[in-house]
Amino acid sequence: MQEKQTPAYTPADIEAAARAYWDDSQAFKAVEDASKPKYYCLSMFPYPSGKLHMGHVRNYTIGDVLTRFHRMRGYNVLQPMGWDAFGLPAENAAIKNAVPPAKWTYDNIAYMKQQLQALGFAIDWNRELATCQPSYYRWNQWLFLRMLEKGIAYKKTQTVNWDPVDQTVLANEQVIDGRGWRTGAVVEKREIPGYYLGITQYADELLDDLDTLDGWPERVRTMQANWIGKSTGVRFAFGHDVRDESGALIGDGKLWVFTTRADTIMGVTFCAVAAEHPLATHAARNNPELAAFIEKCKHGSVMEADMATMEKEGLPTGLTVVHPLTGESVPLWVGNYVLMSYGDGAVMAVPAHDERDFGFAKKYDLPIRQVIATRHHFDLLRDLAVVERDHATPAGFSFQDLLSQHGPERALTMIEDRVSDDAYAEFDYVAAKWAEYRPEDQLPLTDNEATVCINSGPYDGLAYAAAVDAVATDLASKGGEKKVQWRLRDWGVSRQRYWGCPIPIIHCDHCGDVPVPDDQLPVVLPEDCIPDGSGNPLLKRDDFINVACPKCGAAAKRETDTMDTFVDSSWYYARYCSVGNDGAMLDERANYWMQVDQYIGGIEHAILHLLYSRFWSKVMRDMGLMTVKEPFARLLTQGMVLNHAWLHKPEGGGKNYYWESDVDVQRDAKGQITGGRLKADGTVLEHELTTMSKSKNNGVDPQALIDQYGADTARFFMMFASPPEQTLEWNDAGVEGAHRFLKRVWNFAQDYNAELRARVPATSTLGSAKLPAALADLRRELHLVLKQASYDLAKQQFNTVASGCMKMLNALEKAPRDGSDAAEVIGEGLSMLLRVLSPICPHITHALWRDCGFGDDILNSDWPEAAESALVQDEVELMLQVNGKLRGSLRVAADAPKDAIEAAALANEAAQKFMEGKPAKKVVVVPGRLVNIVC
RNA sequence: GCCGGGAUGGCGGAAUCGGUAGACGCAGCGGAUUCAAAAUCCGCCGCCGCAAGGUGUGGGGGUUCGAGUCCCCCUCCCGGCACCA
Repeated sequence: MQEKQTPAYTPADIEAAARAYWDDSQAFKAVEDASKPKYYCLSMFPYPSGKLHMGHVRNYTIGDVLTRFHRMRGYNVLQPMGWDAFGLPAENAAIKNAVPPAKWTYDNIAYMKQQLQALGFAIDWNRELATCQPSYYRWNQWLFLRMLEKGIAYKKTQTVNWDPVDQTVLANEQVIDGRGWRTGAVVEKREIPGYYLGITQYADELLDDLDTLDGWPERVRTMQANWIGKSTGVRFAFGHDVRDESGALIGDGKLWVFTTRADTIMGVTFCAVAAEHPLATHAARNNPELAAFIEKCKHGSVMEADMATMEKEGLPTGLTVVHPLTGESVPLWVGNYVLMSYGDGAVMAVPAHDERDFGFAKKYDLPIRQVIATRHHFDLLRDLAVVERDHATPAGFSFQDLLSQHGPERALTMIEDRVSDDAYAEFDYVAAKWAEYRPEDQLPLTDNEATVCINSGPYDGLAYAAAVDAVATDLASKGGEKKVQWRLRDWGVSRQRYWGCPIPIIHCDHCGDVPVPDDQLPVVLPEDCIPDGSGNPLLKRDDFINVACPKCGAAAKRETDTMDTFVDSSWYYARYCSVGNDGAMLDERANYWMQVDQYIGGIEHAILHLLYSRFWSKVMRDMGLMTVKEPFARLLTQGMVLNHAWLHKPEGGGKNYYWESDVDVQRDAKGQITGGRLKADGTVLEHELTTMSKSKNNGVDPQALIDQYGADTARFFMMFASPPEQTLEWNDAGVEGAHRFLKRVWNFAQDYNAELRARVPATSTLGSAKLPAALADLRRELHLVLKQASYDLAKQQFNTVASGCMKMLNALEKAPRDGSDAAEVIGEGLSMLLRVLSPICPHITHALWRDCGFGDDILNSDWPEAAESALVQDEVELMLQVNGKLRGSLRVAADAPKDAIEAAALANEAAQKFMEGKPAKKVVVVPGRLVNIVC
């Protein structure tokens, strides 16, 4: 035998060679081909923050595994990649380092691209795009103008966070505890004009089409449906006669409100308006306290989470309004929790049945009136009322009625109870706590379907839907009407920022807001600005701002606001298909590739990005740019990769994050983190477990892993660590194990190549000849694992595919090696292992596939199929339970009838021992699984 | 606060339909090899118990012959909340 040195596993060389081969052969170039089924696999493109982190590795490995798997199954695959390149971090970096956002962004892209390439993803780089390229964003502008023409885009005022010191608009992220991140100044709300996209015009379709997205996780569809929030309610007005200085009725004497709980209208004990409401402004004229309160409401956060958690405060206006059904006088308050931008900026308050109103009423000692009860509660109250009435009637006729209706026992009890006041006390709810606003052990009063009105005059006894209808009917004569209300709001896209896509509008003193003509697109963003934190640097760029009006030619000014970066990411998936077309946003190629067959990205995008993309798709369809109505057929929401983050909020405002390497971490006896201090000066830091991100200084760069172990190890480890949808706390313990496994695969394959390969018969005999038992068992195990792995891959559970590969190798290493049968079974097993492993670890499997003579290119091999003939077995083992506890096992023929199994079970020694002589009451036989004797 | 999700050994996780809890790894322990170490290989490994056995899937209750899995209540953690992306 020839002396032969087994080649060592050297990932750096092996991986570079594999990538060179793919590059040379243009292996991942995607070409439209109508003869094959297509598979468009897309991972959410990254923001070029500087370096990849483990969340990226997870995301893109998942996409790559699916892409390669489908390619092996005969699909024409497309996996593109690009850059979500506009955004705030580039401006923050500019403020810190005085580097233009453009340069910073392009440098980051170059570095991260090289990292992605080192990971060996099967990406068609010919289709690469970056949203900050004029060739891309010109189509943002173009479609925006089309939307403007159709009335989908429009202008109105928006509320923003205003930093009074820097004189600039702040992103929510830049507001920390109500103060500006750089100045520490208390942030104000400010109303400024901005452009909106009418996503609410598509609300019905966005909601209805969720039902067609059966390839989406249920939780994402639920979140979107809740976000869209369709509810039917009633809009109506309270009357008033408040007049302004000129004597005119404010708002025509009507205070409009909207409610989804019109059934509680008789429970209204006050109304509340937003600080900006005209009635509030009017009331504050001669009321300094109220004026001060209104001023205070204008400060603070615009964020919903803050609005919901802040202390609910209010002041009476001294005004009253008139209840439209009872004519009662209702006090009018100003509340900091009422938003001018929702509905009409006013609410009716029913403290008994709305938790927020309840809290407000308790705080300010306002009356609470219960008007909803469970049906049971209502019936008892009605009975008591009948008894009371009849008791007071000398004729007393209807005790008989009670008898016939309720039987003697109940009728008597009702009479007796009536005598004692306790009978009513049972139904009085406790007004101390919201949670006690319902009788014990009964349905919550917030369950619409199970409750009825009480104390509500004509509506008593009506259930939710009937009561709402009746109230709406009664309000109709006063202008009230049933109305569908959406939680979804139109999408404000104007950003007072530099590093984004310019909004293509020119402001002319004579012609107003003039759209930039199509032939002047794109409006190119100058790339040499350096933001300094004091507002949009475009405002200082005369060369950008000053322009002739396209209509009248007079001197005019360009809009300096840029678009929300969610615009950029709302259609990139379609542009990949039509990349390079400078004459149109999309072309026919988009209709070939769309929909995206599999979209992969973080769960944090479950609502906004995905909803905006769905909306934009529908607009593109309506504009005739694309035929599909939903962009993403299947969605895999990757769980977040979490890591520890350490932060400190200095006195002057802001938030500083520190790398964990700079922190003394304190832990308790169990190793749980209890706190940490900055090594440098002992500053006490806050700890959070959160997603990896550059801004939090907690990203783990995969580069060290790649350098030390190779890309295949990094990929394998990431897939093996947990199922894709699960949140994953980062921990690199176990990387060694992944690398060890790949080394074993390498050595085993080289060993096979050297010793066994020559003995494999030219023509396969497997499947015909009967194998010796040991080999048949081995082959059965291999095929069983393969079957499981294919099943797991189909359900996108990659961690068990990885462990399946390990099981195959374990089995192969223990296999007998004598004779041609063994060589053949091992060869078949190895070829299955390499192919199953190849989507996860493409480099090592590429090399071994060729080395072992299985073929030229594993990319072009077929996905292996488990042979049913290898799986059959004559006998099966059943577990044997007595009273549900495992007491032994039973070997029976695979096709044994139930009664034979039952008899064998009862005769079993272990079973008899634990039955302790008692007769079997019941025997449960689950074929192929178990026997349970109940005695 | 609201919406969505999660919790299984020391750690990551497995368990397809309600049917042997802990597959596959990591860490640890014992052994082989080695002058020694690394690497590699073999074995053990939830907890209590000498054992028989008992017990165990965040906590409490329920349904079932049988519950990690289904139902109700609670705790903690994570994601989103419209200008981070």
